[in-house]
Amino acid sequence: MAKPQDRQLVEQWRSMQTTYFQTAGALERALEAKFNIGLTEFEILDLVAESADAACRMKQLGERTPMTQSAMSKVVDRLDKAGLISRQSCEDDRRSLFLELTDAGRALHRQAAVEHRALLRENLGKD
Amino acid sequence: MAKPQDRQLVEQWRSMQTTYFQTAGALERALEAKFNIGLTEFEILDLVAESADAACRMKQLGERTPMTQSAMSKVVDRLDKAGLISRQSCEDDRRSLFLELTDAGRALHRQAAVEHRALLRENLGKD
DNA sequence: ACAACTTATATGACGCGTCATTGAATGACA
DNA sequence: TGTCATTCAATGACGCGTCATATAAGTTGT
Repeated sequence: MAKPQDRQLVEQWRSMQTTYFQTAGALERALEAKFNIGLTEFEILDLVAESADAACRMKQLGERTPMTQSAMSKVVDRLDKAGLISRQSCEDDRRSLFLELTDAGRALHRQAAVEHRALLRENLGKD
Repeated sequence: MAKPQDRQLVEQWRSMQTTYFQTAGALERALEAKFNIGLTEFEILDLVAESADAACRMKQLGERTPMTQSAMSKVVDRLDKAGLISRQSCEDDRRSLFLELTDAGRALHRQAAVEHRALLRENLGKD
């Protein structure tokens, strides 16, 4: 009853879990230690940094990450309080928020991104 | 300065995050709804079920999952309270714990495993 | 213009994982 | 055998994510 296909699936899943947790853990620790931000904070910074265009962002950012709306809201809140991001209300739809990096946010992102990519290479790179 | 290799790494990482969260979420919800256990609980059941041999397990189980020792301890505690697993102290090393499924645990695992594999196939399977 | 519905974000309660620490048992070695 | 270091597991404080809900703004139909 223990189908070999099932075993293979389970192995695949476990292997994914392992590399996911290892990588996420390494990123988390490094970013925390060197830049005093968590991984999710960095990921939002990274997404905002990528969006050079002008749009009511908060919502659409949600479409580009598996994060919950609630989680996003809280992360953005922390980033705001840390002075790394600013939330500006949208003119044409006052429910929406427009996000943009502050100068501090942009500076931190630039540095942190280097570390981030390096760790990704270490952990995911085909070495 | 935005190296294409870096972009590729980032894409790879995000894609992994997405499938990881989707799959874990689906598993979590299904197991919770149908069997009233969380994903990590199932994963421990699954590992114990695989270990038909006799050994002071708690420790060695830790080597087969990215979970923290602390996390394992708490999960096992929940499983114990739920009557799905039993912790027996080891004769030859009284610091260690020997884990084994109760009948209820074995029964639940058998059913839950079917659901688990099915969802893995849905989410990871090359469809 | 008014009600009913929908959409964008925020918030509070709660559960789980992490880190640091503790307690207990074992090992090493003089 | 007595001391010191090490190992296994449990625990408390804490932070983050999730779910359900709240708040506020926009939309639709009459």
